[in-house]
Amino acid sequence: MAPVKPVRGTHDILPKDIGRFRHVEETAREIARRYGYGEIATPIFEFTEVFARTLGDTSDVVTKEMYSFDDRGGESLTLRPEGTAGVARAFISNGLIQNLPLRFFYRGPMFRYERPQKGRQRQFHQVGVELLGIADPLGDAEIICQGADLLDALGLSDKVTLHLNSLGDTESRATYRQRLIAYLDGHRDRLSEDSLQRLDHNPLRVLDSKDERDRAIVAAAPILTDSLNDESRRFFDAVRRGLDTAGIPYVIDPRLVRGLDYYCHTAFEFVTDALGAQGTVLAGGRYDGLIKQMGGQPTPGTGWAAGIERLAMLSEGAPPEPRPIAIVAAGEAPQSAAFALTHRLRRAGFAIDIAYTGNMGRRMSRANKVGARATVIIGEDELARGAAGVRDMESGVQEEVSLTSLETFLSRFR
RNA sequence: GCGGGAGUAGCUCAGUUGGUUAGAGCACCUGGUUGUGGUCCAGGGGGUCGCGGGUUCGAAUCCCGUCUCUCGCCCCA
Repeated sequence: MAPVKPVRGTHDILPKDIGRFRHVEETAREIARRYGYGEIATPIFEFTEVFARTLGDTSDVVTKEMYSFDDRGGESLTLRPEGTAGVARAFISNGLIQNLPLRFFYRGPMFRYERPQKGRQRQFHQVGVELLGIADPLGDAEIICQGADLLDALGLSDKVTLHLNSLGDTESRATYRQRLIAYLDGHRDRLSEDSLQRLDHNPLRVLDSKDERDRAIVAAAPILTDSLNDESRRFFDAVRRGLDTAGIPYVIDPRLVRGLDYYCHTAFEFVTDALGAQGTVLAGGRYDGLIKQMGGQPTPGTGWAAGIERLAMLSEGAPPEPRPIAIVAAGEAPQSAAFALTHRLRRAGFAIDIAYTGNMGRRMSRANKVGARATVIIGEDELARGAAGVRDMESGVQEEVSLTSLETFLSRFR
């Protein structure tokens, strides 16, 4: 018999904790609304190919972190490790190319088989946006502004720094890749083992190695920016001008690269030092080649994703829930009347807490514990008079109110 | 996948060199003579001491394995 506990790297989010979680999500949704991004929900599993083909054969996500399985029909399916591939697939499947440009917002669980840590779970949740059909660099600036607005709305502006880089277009990247490999090849004997691996599979990743020895070598390595061709350079400049115009501060980080293969040009990360090793809180970039690679018409795209748990850990939390009204009955006939009244008030839109056990003291106690703003008290006496006592739980002032006018009277406690 | 730390009640923890039915505070439930909360008093429920194996007359305590959490590497949101 398996022990009764959640699978490693998964979490129950209890009612007392879910407020801040939902707050992040709803804030992101509201910002998305302002930017004209419509919400889209795609399945949490797709054919494995959707991810394998697009994220890149060498990315860690594909090679060792996917939850893949064969279904009963023998199809290889995968729990989505990120959101962009699914949105791109939906774009193609639904023939949405007719409607470009398109702005999407999404939210939901993602799955990666990783070693859990603070801010890193196997099932985690993201909000994200995708802007399809805009090749203009201002599209990149737009989504970065949106990310900055979200972080600002969550009160995180002073806890994060925006890091920005350009990976250039295909040509620029190829040029740089060659230069980098040539340079690193000359230092093979001094590179860490991890970086030797990277050198063969995904050399750009050597750039953000944290190994001391690597860092020294990387410090003197050729810089991506220097390999940008004119067009890539103009593109990058335009993105920067857009951000400058909008007053979004950033630092250029020439060593910032992306783990997934489909990125080009703009790459950015909002980073914090308040979450230990998991510093990236919202990140994204441009992926002009993705849709074509998936089999659709060539369509430019840019977007980002943010970790809800990470944002929730950083933010102060959600605005308080509205307080309920408690109903306390004394005696059997009143209990039945109280039950009916509870139903009536709930249908009228009030949040009602009712207790079924305990003496009056206990029930008042409970009303207090659930944070009731007011308590409606019904006993034999009140019932006989067709009334109830209504007690303001803050002032302690109690007055008798006729049952027929309860809704009106209670509306002041909403 | 690799390395460090931790695991006793829902929570925070105590538990003496291995020795009877494993404790505290908070939380929870009930009562304090027949209808009033945020105090107080009394009582109560709840733990296979993460799990499995070993040593021993005897293990929460020692040994091994394993799981989970946590910090870092890796990776990334």
